[in-house]
Amino acid sequence: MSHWLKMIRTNPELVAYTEKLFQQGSHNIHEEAFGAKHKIMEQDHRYRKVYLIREGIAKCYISDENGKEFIQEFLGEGMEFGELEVFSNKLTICSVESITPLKVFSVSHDGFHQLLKTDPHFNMLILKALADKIRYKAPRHSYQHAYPIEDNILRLKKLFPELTEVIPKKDIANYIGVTTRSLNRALKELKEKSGA
Amino acid sequence: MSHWLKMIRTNPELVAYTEKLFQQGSHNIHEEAFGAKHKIMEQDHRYRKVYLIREGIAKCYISDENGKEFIQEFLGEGMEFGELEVFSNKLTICSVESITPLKVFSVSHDGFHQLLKTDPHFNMLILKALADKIRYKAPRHSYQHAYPIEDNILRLKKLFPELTEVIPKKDIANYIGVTTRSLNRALKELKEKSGA
DNA sequence: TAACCAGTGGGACAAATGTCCTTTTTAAAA
DNA sequence: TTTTAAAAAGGACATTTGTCCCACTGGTTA
Repeated sequence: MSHWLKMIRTNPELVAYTEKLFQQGSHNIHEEAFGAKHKIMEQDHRYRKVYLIREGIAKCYISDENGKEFIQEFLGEGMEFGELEVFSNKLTICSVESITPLKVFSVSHDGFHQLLKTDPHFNMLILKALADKIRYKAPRHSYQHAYPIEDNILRLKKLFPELTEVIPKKDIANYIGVTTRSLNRALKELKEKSGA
Repeated sequence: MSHWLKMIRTNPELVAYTEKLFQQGSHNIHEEAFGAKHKIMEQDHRYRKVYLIREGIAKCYISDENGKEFIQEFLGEGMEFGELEVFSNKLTICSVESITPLKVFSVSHDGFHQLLKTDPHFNMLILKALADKIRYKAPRHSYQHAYPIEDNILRLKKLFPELTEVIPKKDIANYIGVTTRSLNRALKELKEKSGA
């Protein structure tokens, strides 16, 4: 009933297996690194690579015409991005930006197709990863709509107390889908309640 | 910039190919039918089948403790449901209920695995279908948050004018993520604006 | 026909959230 | 240390949305 709330998503199995392929010398897989706050992908652009996070945290978000950001996911170890465009050959829908410094694997679209076709285990891991992304998103938005901000924060803090030390307030607000002002208000009220 | 707004989702390629497999006598694939307003899957239960819609419309939704429904997708021809649990072997997160009478294909989990392993084209279609579900959901929720109800309705009506004749108001409201009252209010204001 | 129910539409008020702007705090740079 | 910029916190007010009602309609059933 609450596992989905895990805020920074991971996929240990996928990163472990990719690591193994890499160590075996698969020339489809390359290493890259980015500093903090680096914009790796930009919404509505075309890319020909799939990334997989080995270390660090990134945010995946959509921004509208007014510059408002809405965060889709916080990506941790083992999470991939840029993979959706392998199948549809369309433009990216999300921007991805590193929060902490990042170490990633990168695989070209062709290399990714190659792996999917020739490696059944890899194929299954990707299917599972996609399915998990869907499963994860479903309850999140419905919950955020159905409950007031306070409840949302409470749950987040319970599962991830170090939250505010790693992720800036603005990003948390954009994740919940409210303004910073509203987030602060809710936090203050929570403090007063627990203090009294 | 607006294709995603298509409210009732379809996947012609997938249904065509499945139809073909069925006609060729694949014993993994079976036919089933349901009347309108029939609850086919219920949240938090376990199922061992994947369904694919040949004809009709269904809604896929999550409901919370208070009975509030939040609609994830309206499923049309070619959309599958119950497929996420093939990979994770967990309980269903969504309930699925037919809106109109439904004709579907059903495939057991084992049969589905079979097809994924032995039929590369089927495998690719499923990968694509999963990727599309993710792509579709991302902008939808961010949009609904960022813009007032009115704007959301306007877009829906523009893309799908016959909307209110096929889908009950309550479902539309649950899809947008607001109460029926708010939906009505917005509709009224729109009417007044266009009238003046 | 009468009774009933689900779906629809809306009034009045309460609560939640956003907007705008200012102050405080923190952390980095000079 | 001082200076500066960015992040965080919050006051005051406007707007949006929700809650709780009640009224109206059409179709079904006793």
